[in-house]
Amino acid sequence: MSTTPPASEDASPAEAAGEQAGHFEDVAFDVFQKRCPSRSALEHATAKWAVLVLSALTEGEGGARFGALRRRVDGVSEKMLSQTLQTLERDGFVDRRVLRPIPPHVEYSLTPLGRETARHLLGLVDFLEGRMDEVVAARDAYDRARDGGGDHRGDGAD
Amino acid sequence: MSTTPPASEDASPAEAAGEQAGHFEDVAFDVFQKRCPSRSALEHATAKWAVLVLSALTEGEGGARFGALRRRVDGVSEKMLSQTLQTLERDGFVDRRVLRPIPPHVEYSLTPLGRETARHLLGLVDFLEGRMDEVVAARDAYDRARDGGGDHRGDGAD
DNA sequence: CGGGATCCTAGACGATACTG
DNA sequence: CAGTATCGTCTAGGATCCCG
Repeated sequence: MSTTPPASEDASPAEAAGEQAGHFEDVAFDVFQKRCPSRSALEHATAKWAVLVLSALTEGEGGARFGALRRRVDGVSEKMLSQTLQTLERDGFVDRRVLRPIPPHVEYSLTPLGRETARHLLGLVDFLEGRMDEVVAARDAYDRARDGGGDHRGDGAD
Repeated sequence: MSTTPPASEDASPAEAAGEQAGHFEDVAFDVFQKRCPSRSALEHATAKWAVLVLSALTEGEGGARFGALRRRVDGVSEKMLSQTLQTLERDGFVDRRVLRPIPPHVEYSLTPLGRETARHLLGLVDFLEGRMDEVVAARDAYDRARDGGGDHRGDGAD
């Protein structure tokens, strides 16, 4: 069972998935495929840890080791980091090269594609950071509107 | 119990979450908060359905109804659409206006912030779509490398 | 028609132990 | 050190019912 990392949305759209989603047989998997394969790449790149890993790899472009990445990304588990790296590598965003098999020495770096993707991502992050005041204001307004207009409880507003 | 839609990562980091994640007391929730609040906005905007909703709202900027959005986004459930719309509205990405209370007539549209965010997102999507050949090639190479080099089983690759 | 409340499953995620 | 396997937990997400 060395074949159980991530990736499950676009590999084999035949009989692999679709049962639990498509209760019928004719509308089965087209719903999840969304009709474009770029969706999966987008989701992989915008995944929770993927953004952080992409950022971390952007900072140190000399090739980072697993442990260094773990330390840099902070709260990521080995499983999630490994999974994220595999997904990103499979999509051609990161390049994994084994420097020495024993003891293990592996370095991860961004491919040109990954670097450009990271640029787009970082651009979005930067944009959002610059507009966070609007977001915070909107959130506050939304919270106040429903806390004072409808029924309110003593909870911490979540 | 009218307060149970989405949003739960950045509101009350006190006792809401952190026990199952932070096994220690000093490294508790800083791991999940990532130290920047823009993370939540980023995750909301890049969420699975959020991208599709943002795209759908970009296409028809005249204000779309719930049912129309459901039809346009395709495989989304009412719950997910409602949840996504609420999250996007709370962050100030979409504007929700009630045209008529009974029978219900609600129209959703993008705010300027939402429109710019959608632009960034669509830019990334467009970029990825243009590079999908690289992605597909990388995926194929990755798949072949592990299918022929390591141990392979008779599963559907999933 | 819009969408909230509820129930349930599948998958995401984290911690740990183990291997080479 | 790099990574996998396994297990347990939590939440995202979907189906359904029902109310305004």
